[in-house]
Amino acid sequence: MPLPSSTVEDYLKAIYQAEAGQKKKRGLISMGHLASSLGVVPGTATTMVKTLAESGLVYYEPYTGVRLTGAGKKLAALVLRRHRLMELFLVRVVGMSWADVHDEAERLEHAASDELIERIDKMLGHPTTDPHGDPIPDSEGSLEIHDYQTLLNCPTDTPLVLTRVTDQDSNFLRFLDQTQLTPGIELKVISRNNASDQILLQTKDKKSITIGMRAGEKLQVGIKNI
Amino acid sequence: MPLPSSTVEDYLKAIYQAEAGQKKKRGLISMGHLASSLGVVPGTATTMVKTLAESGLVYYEPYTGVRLTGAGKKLAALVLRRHRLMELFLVRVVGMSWADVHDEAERLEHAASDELIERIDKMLGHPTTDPHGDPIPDSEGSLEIHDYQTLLNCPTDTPLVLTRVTDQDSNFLRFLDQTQLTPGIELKVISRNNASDQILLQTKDKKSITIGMRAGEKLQVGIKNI
DNA sequence: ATTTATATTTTGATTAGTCAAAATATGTTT
DNA sequence: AAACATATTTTGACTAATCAAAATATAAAT
Repeated sequence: MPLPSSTVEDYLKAIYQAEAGQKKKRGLISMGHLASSLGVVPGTATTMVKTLAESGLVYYEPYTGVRLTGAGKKLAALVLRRHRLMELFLVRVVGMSWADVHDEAERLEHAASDELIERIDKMLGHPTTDPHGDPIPDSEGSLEIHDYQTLLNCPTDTPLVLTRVTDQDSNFLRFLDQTQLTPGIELKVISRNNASDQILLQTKDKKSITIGMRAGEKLQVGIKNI
Repeated sequence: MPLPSSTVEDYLKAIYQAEAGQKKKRGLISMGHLASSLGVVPGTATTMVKTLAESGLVYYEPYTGVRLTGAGKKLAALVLRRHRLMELFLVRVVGMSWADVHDEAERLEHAASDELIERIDKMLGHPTTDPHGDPIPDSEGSLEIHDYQTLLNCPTDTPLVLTRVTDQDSNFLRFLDQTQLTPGIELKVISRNNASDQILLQTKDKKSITIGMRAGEKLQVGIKNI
């Protein structure tokens, strides 16, 4: 069992995230979806997935799609662990903006040793979420799954906490930064307007913010515990 | 001009260090030497060096050897900069042992962005040497060249400062750690004995240490400024 | 149920980097 | 200078990852 190449790690991670992003159903991930999320042509994804299947990391059904096996899921979770710990490290220790750390971590996750990752984990006090609110798998690859609502489907006029941002685009993150919509902030949804495609928010300090529906869908919230 | 691959960076770095390790002469680096320092067979080095020559990064004379051009030298120095800043960062900020950082930095140097490297540089206060005493090139790729003596050829009974350790083997470094022979320490050479292949040292706090000649050759010292 | 549209797989080529081993050049001894 | 030893280069083959485009399968629509 040779170390998985950085390409293999990327495929596993992409399948993992596609599975996680599925609306509850445990269907297979299509080659088209996988290929486009990795920026390769579909034929390339097919070929690679077949070799992953031979290594026992995925289950592959031709013309239908792909799913991680137990081994694949664990490996993918460990890659995600590296990625998310690295992101948090870059923000907390190196002082980078959360808008910029994704791409950096994308490369460093393949280069950092287990020893370095565990050291970072310890240094950060065994954190459970990264700067975007994404959960950090433990060193066994297990993960607490939270099923948050989004600003699109959560109750209105209820105290909320912004817990997770499910888009890594740095322009979007910079916008959130400027409007103080960062994980941990407390807010309420005042109203939604389908016609104008807008959500009206109010932060704890009575500041009003409006965002579009597509943006709201990317912001996950928890009902505030009193 | 595409980004140099991590392999190209490794070749340039190896040639750079072979040139630096040369006793003053500015001869060419042989394929045999280059190949063995990179852990590839000579034929591979020949092939790769020819493509580096086509990119204008090295001057290559068949059957004789290879030398960096100006462009190649600059690129190599920047790789070294990344490597050495990363090593110092891992020691100072992450708390790793100087005996372990070499291999880690060897991989991270290819993954870290310029932005990250410059941030680390700033965070560390623009340091000029890494944990082993190796000089850190500036962001233009320039480097102060110091011509230190070694414990093999320096004067005896003279106050010295250990400035540089020219071997990255982690067992050797751990040995140095245990005997407190780390860069910055003040010491004297009491005597040398060719027959027994030993150098007798004394540290500032009157502790006696003996090391072999091959080890002494890897320890560079400066005459202590009073 | 055929046709049409879309997605997937296959095929053939390409690139970077490598090795093994044969061919060739260089240098050193006598 | 001829013979030998050593180093270098060349050749042919291989692996991982990719793309373009042809072939094929599945799904949708008339």
